[in-house]
Amino acid sequence: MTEMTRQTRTSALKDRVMTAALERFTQVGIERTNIGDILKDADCSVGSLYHHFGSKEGIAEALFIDGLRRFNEALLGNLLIHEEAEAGVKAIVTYCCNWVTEQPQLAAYMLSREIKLSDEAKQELRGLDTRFREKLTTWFAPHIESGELKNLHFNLYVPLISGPTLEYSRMWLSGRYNRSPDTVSKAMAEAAWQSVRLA
Amino acid sequence: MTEMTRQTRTSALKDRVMTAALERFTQVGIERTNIGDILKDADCSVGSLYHHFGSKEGIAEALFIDGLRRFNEALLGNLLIHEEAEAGVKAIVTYCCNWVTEQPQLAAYMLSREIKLSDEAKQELRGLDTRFREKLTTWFAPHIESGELKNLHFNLYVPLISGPTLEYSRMWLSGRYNRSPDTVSKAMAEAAWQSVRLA
DNA sequence: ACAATTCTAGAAAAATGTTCTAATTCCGGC
DNA sequence: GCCGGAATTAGAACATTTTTCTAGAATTGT
Repeated sequence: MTEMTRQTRTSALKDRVMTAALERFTQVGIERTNIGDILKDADCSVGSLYHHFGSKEGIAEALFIDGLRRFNEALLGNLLIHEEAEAGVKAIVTYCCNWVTEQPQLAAYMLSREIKLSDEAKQELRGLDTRFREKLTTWFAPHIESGELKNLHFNLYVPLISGPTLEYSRMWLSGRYNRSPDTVSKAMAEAAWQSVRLA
Repeated sequence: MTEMTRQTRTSALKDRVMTAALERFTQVGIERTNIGDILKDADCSVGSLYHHFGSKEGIAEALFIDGLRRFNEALLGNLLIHEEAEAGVKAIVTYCCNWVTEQPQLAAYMLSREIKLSDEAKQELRGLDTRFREKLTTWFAPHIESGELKNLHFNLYVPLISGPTLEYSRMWLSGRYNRSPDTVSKAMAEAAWQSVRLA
């Protein structure tokens, strides 16, 4: 018989809850999914759920923070291997396109700004974001100094590079566009590069 | 004494409800605002509210559709006066920046994809969108043919032009960026132009 | 082996959204 | 003017849903 430590069982339970919640959240939105359905899907008791997540929004937060951490890490992984400005910028766009296409459910959840975060969650996000931006800055700075990239206020680079892709992705995820983001990643990458390079 | 037709009073009531709802929705999100608070703020009875809006989501829908209609109209107004490709593209970006800056509350609401639409609302939106796209197409087509703009799949133009601005706006609205969109509209407009022009 | 802690369980309570019935106001046709 | 019907208002009653709470079981460290 399969032995399981409590740790393992608990962790599996939390996973089941998060998976079930993501499914429902993306299907009908956070507001319209009710705890009862999540409990049923995840085979979990009310007590356990509230013990681990505190509230329905607690699940939403956990999903979001988890997703963002993974996204940031993978994005950096794809960016930092490149030396050249053009290759790096294009790698960001390409990664975004693939990420959305490969896990549309998670992407739909992350890109819907439906999540109202608690103050603690905000703080945790703030931390994630700060470290993420530091790493980005380290990569960008030399290319700006060398004159390959326009010298803009730093807050502009991320929207300029990822904005079009994310906007396109929202449309695709909502069913309004047919071609998946990865099929247009080439054009997106080229456009992003044109928008930030020093002509 | 101030005479008021019923029509006027009713319309004023609906306005009060929508204003109160927008305030609360942007403050704490749709899920966390409760009908009771809206009723109190708008000095409205349960019966009236449900008579006019059907449900809490009905208010959310009305706000969204209303906002989108206005946005589309004003955007077209700003675009269609331009003949030149460059001027038109930049006008779109500039308008977006101003719109967000001038009505941050409405913008925050519209840009949060928190709204789950009913099927009827979806259909109405679909209609709005179709007409909007037709007008856009009419403006864009000649510039694509003439070779001023890249020849891309049509669904790419809107994300490319407005994506960075909207992404930047979300950040500003959530308090993460300090400079308002209208202060960066010049750079945004230039970048958008670079991303869609035929080099 | 014995606390102390973490976790599970589900009934009960609290909060919230929606329906329903009744009463009121207004409008158009007679 | 007056009547019948439609639109609107009102809030109590109802239904649904989230959250709290108490009790007990499993696990861990000492």
